[in-house]
Amino acid sequence: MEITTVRELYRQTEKFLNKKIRVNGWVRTVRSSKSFGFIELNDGSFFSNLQVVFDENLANFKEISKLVTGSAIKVEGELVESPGVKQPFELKAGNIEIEGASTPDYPLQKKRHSFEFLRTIAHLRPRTNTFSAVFRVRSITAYAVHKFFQDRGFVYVHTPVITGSDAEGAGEMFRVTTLDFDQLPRDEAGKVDFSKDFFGRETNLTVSGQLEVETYCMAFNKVYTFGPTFRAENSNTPRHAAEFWMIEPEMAFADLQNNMDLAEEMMKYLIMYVMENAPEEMNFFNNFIDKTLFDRLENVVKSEFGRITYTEAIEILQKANEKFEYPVAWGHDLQTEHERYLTEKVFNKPVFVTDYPKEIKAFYMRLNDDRRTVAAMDLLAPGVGEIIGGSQREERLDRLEKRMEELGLNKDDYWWYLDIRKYGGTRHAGFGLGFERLIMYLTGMTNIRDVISFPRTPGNAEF
RNA sequence: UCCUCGAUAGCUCAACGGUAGAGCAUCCGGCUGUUAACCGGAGGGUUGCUGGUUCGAAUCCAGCUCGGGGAGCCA
Repeated sequence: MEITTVRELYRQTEKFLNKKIRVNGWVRTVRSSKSFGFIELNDGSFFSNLQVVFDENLANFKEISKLVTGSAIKVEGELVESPGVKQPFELKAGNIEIEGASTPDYPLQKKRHSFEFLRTIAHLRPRTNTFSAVFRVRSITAYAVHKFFQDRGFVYVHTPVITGSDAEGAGEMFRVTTLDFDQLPRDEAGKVDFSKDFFGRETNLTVSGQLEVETYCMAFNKVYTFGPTFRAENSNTPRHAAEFWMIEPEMAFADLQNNMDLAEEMMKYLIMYVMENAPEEMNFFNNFIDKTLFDRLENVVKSEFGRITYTEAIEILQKANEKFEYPVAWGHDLQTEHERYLTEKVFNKPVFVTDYPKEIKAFYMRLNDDRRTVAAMDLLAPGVGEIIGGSQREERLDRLEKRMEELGLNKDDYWWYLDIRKYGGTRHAGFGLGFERLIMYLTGMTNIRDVISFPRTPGNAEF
């Protein structure tokens, strides 16, 4: 007999009702009496459990009624309407086989656990309601990201995880090496001789695929990356991880406005896709994780994102009747408290802040006509802060070289990046979306460590 | 990295200088429709680690480790 999934039972109940079926899954809890009992079974295919009813007619009734949480079983029986109010149907077991027993020290209870504790058992937490919901939403969202871009003609580019460009400027990097630390090769000056290293040069884990993907942008016009990214920053916050996933679209013949249009369309698409394709999980988040979730997401889908320039943002903040810990002044970067005020108090929806002073942004961002600002954009979202950072890129070779000189960057290191401007360079723009921050925003989860399967943070690489 | 709060049974917490406790979980028993099942009983602890103060430390002090909240860096 074929194995039926719990998802099929819930989605196409009529097809299975009053029929004999087989289901495989894991025991979430057992409630047993003298001559009968109930098992909450989760088979991984669906958020909700299947209630299995069993009685003394089972040859192994005693054994089954003593099953502990976490055990894996195979059940054969008839799907019948349930007299209970909490489930529409249940499986009346004719036979239950123990596939893999569990033990009494199984750490997960039916009671609620703290997220802090569950992080210490990251190998078991996907068996809980919350993490089952988080990681199914994560999977569905990843698919939606691809679908969004592929449907619009974007080409998916795999940029390297190991990079030789050591100055991408997006943060501290993890070094990749095969050198023997106990016997490092040295040059005449006594410095480590990386020409003896595996790649014959210094290499690191990527902090961004942007520079590389720009080259493919000049071939395919519309491209995107979606892959792991590494930052060796000693950041200890609920929004930072040393290893995370980033989505970076890049469009040729596009300016900052096109860039924001794409970002806004994408955010709305992803929300709608997840609401439609993970309704049980999203309901759970709205009921148990963040009661304002649906209101917030609906608000995002329905409203037009705010769009203001950095200069306007400074004016708003200076006029605000709010005591800020950090002073507001043109030329200084916006502090978290400023960003929160803008997106949570002034706009109460996502807002793009554009055209920042060139001094506080990356070298590759396009200089505006005012010569003091660049065509940058940050998307600030209530609750999670900066979720997208992007810009129109400097396509004018002379301007780009001048900016690199001002910042003391070595042009030779970027020869291929500069070549792109030489050979048919066009206007182009793109952005980076932190995938985990997106998942946090979609689920209401407030710690990035709870939306990555095995989070890497300073001092933490268990599993 | 900085500021701040915390770490006690498997989990969530209490005890705040004088013999370490509860609920849940676990184990045993009971129960013919449960659903955070219910009822009765039992076991379970080098109080995060290292050192110090004290007649006596879970409690006071210092350092370290890990965690929460805030900040910086950013996505």
